[in-house]
Amino acid sequence: MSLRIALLGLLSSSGPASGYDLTKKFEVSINHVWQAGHSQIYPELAKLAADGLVTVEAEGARGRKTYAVTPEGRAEVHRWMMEHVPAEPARSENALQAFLLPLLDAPEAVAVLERMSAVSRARLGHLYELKVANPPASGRLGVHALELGIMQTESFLTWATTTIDALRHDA
Amino acid sequence: MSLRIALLGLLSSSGPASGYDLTKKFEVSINHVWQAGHSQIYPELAKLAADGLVTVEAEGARGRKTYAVTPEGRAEVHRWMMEHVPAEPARSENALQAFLLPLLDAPEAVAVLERMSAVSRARLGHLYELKVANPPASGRLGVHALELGIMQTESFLTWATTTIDALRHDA
DNA sequence: TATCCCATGTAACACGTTACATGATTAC
DNA sequence: GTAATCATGTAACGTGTTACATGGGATA
Repeated sequence: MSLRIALLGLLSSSGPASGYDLTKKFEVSINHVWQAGHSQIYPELAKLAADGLVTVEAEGARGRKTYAVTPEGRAEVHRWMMEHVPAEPARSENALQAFLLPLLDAPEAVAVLERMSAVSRARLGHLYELKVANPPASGRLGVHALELGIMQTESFLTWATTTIDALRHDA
Repeated sequence: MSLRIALLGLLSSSGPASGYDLTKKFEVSINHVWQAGHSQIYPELAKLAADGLVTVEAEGARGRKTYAVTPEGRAEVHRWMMEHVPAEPARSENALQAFLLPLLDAPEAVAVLERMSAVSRARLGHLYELKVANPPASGRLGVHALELGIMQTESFLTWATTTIDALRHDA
């Protein structure tokens, strides 16, 4: 369900695009929010076309198909945004490792937390790059999600640091 | 993969339990970190037994089977904790709505953000209850994950509030 | 004896990942 | 001509969700 919304959303904001284009756009923008590879995107576009939410606007060289959102497609995104209450993720490997941390002894737990911190700092760096590349012009899809991602990653880092300190004091 | 680890982790910490017990434990403790229903848990326990990571310690009334972790099972959790680098979630309906927020006009966006806030406040309340019920005794599985969940939810709320304010000023 | 909780399972379907497979066009 | 990139798809497999199905034991 959400993949269709993501595709319709991108098409709504950026205008017509091919499956190939959308795959690339996923990689560079929406990726930190919703991942999908071409093997998921192509069949989903076909279904969206069958359901009348997008149309094949043009067929170009190399079998390239350019898709455009229909009014029904726009309505579908709008409805989802206004009515759908997001299911909270509640399935995070990071959180699972956090949960099971007490199974380790203190030095091991610290090592795990430090690895997590390193990964998070890298992620944070990546998000800052995105922010610099896509300056926060309002109206641009993704600005708010980027801020959210940065805040969440920072708060994860704070948690990791705090927990490392606590474990060091215990030991 | 992660479901096995979650099951092995619970069995490691709490001692032998049945599929039914584990299903209940998921609901009240690990649930905010990794969800699973009985229809996933029963087959997974069978596989774990087939792989020698747990054993059927006893068979009681009503076909009840009590599972216990084997040393191999403990080793498996330990290895996963030390070696497995968690894949970041990168698939969150909340974040997707955040991403697509610019498709809405300001009052609509504020309404969406307020709904998100309400859900988050409820979640936060639930997590606080868990914290009170399970006082932070070190060594107890889940203490750290609970702190993490609370911090993440709080930072989500901060983001929502900040974004609402920004949208109100724009409008 | 009826209802609730214990207790376990299977089946159908949706979603996601990885790998396989193919071919056209462009740039060197 | 050959390598990189454009461009699209399918298949196999693993994981997750919902619904279906069954029955024993305790309690009112």
